[in-house]
Amino acid sequence: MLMQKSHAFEHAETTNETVLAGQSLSSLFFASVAESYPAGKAICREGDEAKHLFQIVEGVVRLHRIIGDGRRVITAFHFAGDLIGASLPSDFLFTAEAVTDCKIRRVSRKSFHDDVARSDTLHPAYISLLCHEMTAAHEQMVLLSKKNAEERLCSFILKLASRSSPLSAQGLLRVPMNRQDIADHLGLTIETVSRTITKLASRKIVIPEGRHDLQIVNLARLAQLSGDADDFSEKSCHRVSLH
Amino acid sequence: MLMQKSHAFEHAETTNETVLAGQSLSSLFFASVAESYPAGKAICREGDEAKHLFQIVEGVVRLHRIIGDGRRVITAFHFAGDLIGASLPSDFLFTAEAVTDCKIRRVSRKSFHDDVARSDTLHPAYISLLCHEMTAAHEQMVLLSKKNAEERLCSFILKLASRSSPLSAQGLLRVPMNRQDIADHLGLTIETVSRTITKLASRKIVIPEGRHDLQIVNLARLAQLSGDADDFSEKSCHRVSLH
DNA sequence: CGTTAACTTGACTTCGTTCAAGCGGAGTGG
DNA sequence: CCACTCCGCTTGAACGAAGTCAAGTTAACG
Repeated sequence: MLMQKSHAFEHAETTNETVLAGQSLSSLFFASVAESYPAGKAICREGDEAKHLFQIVEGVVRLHRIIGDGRRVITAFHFAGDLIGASLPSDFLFTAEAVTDCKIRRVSRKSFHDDVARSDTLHPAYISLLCHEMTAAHEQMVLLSKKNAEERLCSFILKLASRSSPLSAQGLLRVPMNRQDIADHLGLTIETVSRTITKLASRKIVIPEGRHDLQIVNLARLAQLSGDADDFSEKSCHRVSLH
Repeated sequence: MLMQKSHAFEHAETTNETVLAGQSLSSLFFASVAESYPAGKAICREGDEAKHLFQIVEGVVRLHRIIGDGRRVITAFHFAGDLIGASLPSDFLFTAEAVTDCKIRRVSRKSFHDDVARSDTLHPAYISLLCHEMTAAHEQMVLLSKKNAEERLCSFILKLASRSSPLSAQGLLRVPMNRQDIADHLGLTIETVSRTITKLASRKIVIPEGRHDLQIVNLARLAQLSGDADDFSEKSCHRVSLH
């Protein structure tokens, strides 16, 4: 029941550096036994003392914060191979919950840091991991700050696709989280997420297959619409340098 | 002209840990000579190879990214004592520009990391710094994701106030950046920033004195309006735990 | 004291939210 | 196997907060 095949590092494209970082750091988790979390179960809670770090062996996890009244912000989703809690000084800044059924390994924060400090390979791997998380946070700020609903959705779908295994067969993308999770991650409402997907579908850019799968028809168009201007084709180059 | 009084660590309230972190890491910059940057000048540019880390001796710096067409996101402001570029793997993820005239020290990335790795006190300080940056990034995501214009402005003013020296005399807060900078940091337009400040002024919560100073009249109210629910007074506690 | 850039204010538009109703598929029980 | 129910999602219509466009106003600087 636990330990299974451990297909922990099959995410497709991130930087070499990052993949290496993940791999070497995971060695610290091999000794631990993977625990099962059913979908919806909390792994750790915002404000709890961060005694442990977690590694996802299997499944998808969401990290969220809740402010004031019920407003929820999902700061990140994490997938098989990812560590949770690496960038925490003392307390958890977020609640982590299983989106799907998960298998998760756990090590104590202290032993993790001791091991990292002791090793010449683990240490840069750890730094690299933190920097990568920082990069993701910046991307998310840009998304939340300047992108409209369509750009947000396209960015999200692209990021999901880039993490998934080779887009299983002919471009069918698994979307493990529900609409509310997506909305809370993109700073939108569930209705806007739904409408935007419908709009993308009507334009034959993606085709929804049930609630949790997307046929990606036009990846290039998706990239254009994400607002990241990876190509400088269209009206992309009007930056007015004021100094 | 360089080196002056070096009032580098006068920010008021962050965690002890963080202040210590800043202090010990700054020892690495003492050997360098402080260079002057006039307001508006770029310190480093997004995409450049990150050969150096910077420490602000004096002045205020903005970090920004530009996406697609001219849309600019200011991911953070930094003040005297802060390091710039600590959370970067290889390339700069942002452009850093002087908001006010600045004095800045610079060390090579390599020597910085060598020194940090070599020292038992510097290393945790560095980790702590990264974690603190991550926390700030999370806060910003929450702000951009769920707060309205008024909450954003109040949060911003509060954060500024908490960084400033003891709120110079009777609550007069220096706001070094212009309206456009504030707008680009809060994910608003310049007009909305202006209107919102006017509204806060009409309610006697702050009183603007010129373009770059704010008399803070009602700090408590400001905190309430920031939407962070530090107090659980009003309608704050309706979180529906679904599991 | 005059010029100019930065800021404020007003009128109108827009995109996303809100509120409300309808749809559909997975699970349950007859 | 079908009918029923429930929940997650979609769709529609009305609303509203912030954006846009266009004047004014202010204050910073020479």
